[in-house]
Amino acid sequence: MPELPEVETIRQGLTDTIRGKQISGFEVRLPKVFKVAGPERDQRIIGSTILSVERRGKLLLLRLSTGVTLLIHLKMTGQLIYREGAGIVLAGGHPTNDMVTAVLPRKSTHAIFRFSDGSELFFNDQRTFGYIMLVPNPDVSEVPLIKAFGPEPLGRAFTPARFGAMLKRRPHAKLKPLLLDQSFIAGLGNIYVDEALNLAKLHPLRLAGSLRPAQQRALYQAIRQVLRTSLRLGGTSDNTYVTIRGEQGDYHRIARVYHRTGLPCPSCGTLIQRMVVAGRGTHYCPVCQRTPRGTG
DNA sequence: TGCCCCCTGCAG
DNA sequence: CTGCAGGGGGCA
Repeated sequence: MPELPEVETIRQGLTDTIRGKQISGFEVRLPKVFKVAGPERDQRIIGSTILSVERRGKLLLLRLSTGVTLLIHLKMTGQLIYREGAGIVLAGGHPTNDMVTAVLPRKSTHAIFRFSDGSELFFNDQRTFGYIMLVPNPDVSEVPLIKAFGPEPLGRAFTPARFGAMLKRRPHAKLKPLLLDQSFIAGLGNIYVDEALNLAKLHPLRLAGSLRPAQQRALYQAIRQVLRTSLRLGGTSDNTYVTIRGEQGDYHRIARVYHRTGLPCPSCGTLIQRMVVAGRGTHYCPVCQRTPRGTG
């Protein structure tokens, strides 16, 4: 579930709370969620300090002082919840946070980091698709998983010209599956692809090579706009996503098409339709987003 | 490029 | 009860 805006919101929260802290304990309650890449035997987690919390696509990167890096992928239902200390409710604490943190660890808590100051970080995941992976490299750009990622859509290197060139290289790809492909652009998922395509008035099945220059630019702008808007609102909490303090994001309140089947398109009022593309529920306006394939 | 799959929980 | 869910790796 978490896509770029949600993961970035979590990254910022982690930077504010655990950067610089020393890990005094690391507990894995469901072994399969913890993966070790390569022959690294010494895990070098306990006793290390968190140097930085970074993000690449939907992947979180925790650089540790011992030279290793922890990669955390939340997949569909993963959460990271921070708590100052067991049983401690801070004066002025957020009610939602208090409710969420009071019941930790819970059934879906599969790993726990404990810090030397008494604070804790809980990794929860209902569907257990998410993982924490230890990689020995301090430089993660060589990790195959990350090396395969396309550009960051909010990064400086992602320009309209580059996007145009990228589309030109995949002329026969349908827009929806193409934008979901992390090796094309890193960080988009089902929500923001649907939102961006509606904003750009492009059909999900439209072929990438058929876009006129103005439409390429519109799609570029739409991708950046929906991501920035969602980031400003703290992400989408349609389902299990919450911030590290247990707070909801607000983007779903202003979503254009996502999970709005049968409701009016914000541009023209036509009722939003749902279809399945690339095995994913796909929401679109049949009027704004006409012409599946043509040069339209 | 399109399935199948990893899982659990929840809506219908 | 069945079907469906926002990710994405592996397979033909």
